[in-house]
Amino acid sequence: MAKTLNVRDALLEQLVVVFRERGYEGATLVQLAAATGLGKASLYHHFPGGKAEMAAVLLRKSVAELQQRAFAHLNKTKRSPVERLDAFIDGFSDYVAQGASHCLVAVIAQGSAADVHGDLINNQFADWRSSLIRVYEELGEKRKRARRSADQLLDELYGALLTAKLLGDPNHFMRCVKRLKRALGALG
Amino acid sequence: MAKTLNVRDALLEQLVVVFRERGYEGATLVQLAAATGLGKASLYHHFPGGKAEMAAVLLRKSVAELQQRAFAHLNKTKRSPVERLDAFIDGFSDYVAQGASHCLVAVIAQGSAADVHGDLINNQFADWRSSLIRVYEELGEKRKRARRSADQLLDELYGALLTAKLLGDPNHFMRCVKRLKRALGALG
DNA sequence: ATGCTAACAGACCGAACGTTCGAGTGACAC
DNA sequence: GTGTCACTCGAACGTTCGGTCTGTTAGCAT
Repeated sequence: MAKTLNVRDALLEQLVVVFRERGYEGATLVQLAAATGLGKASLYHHFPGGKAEMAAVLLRKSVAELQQRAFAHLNKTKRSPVERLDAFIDGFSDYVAQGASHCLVAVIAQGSAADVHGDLINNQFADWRSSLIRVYEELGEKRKRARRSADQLLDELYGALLTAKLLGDPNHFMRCVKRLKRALGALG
Repeated sequence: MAKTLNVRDALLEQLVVVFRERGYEGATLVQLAAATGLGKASLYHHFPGGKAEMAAVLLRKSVAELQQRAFAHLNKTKRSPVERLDAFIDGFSDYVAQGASHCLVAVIAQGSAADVHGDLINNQFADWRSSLIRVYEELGEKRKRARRSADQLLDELYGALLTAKLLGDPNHFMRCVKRLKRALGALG
């Protein structure tokens, strides 16, 4: 049973690469099967719901991973607000492989699968935004100002991911991360 | 002849909506034809190259529009750097319909059509980034600092476009615009 | 009227899509 | 051995894709 779970997880790790690179519509069953080394039919044994189920499972897994690797740091009250923001930025940076890969949640949100998963994504990001706002409030910022800071941080991180592609510069995202951490240093 | 151009332009305006909403892979010929009110075959009368030609023409058109409506303001040396940045932000905001629609250039850059048009997009954005950097230098910032400011502005604008979708909040983009213009006011 | 041409539509095409099927294979139970 | 169970694959399914073919319409010159 434990082995079965590992197999499924291994498959998911291979599948997510294709979805991140090609998007939901762009990822074909042939490509997904090739990425796993299985035949198309075998993929259906593990994911009877087909492409939609793979995307749904991967979305939930990615949300959990993003929570665990990045946003969870915001709630660790034992550390200072600045330390928490710093850990969050590092965690997010790790999650997207230093800008080398995309955020699957954003990929799904931009494709037609958003019709089904939009609410989940919206609610999750509203939560995450709240966590960010709270940390900035703990830094002494008024509610309004904290909201602006949180939005700006989120916008810059996701924007850098996209702008890197527009500029064709793989290092662009990490430059943004350094810029953000630098600004953070000035605060604490 | 003039009328022919207008017809083609009218078609393009209807086609771009579909591409912006569904992405390159997500936009099907049936949807594109429906958006124009024509049959598929009639679309091929106007665009013999099919979907690829439509996207290519629209990409060039969007680049020109973005240049004209937003980035051109950066080079109007008769106005102050701050005024130019302000006009740029307003122009960009208009281009994306106050956040109601996407940037077609970014949409193309994220789909499989990027294989063909990647260089064009990369070069164009490198140019635009240079223009932004120059303005920040004219504001008295050192080269390095100016680069950071330019990158940050670009990242925030495109990030807000994406984050708005993640949050499901149509107003998110304009909040970013107001934030940026507010910060600009503090400079000049 | 007749002929010409740009513009259009609907049926149609092969290819690729996501999906299903049936027939295995090997491992473990009885 | 016999059964069964998780798992795999090649082949095919029906559908939809981007794209084409055949012909009709509308406007205009002659």
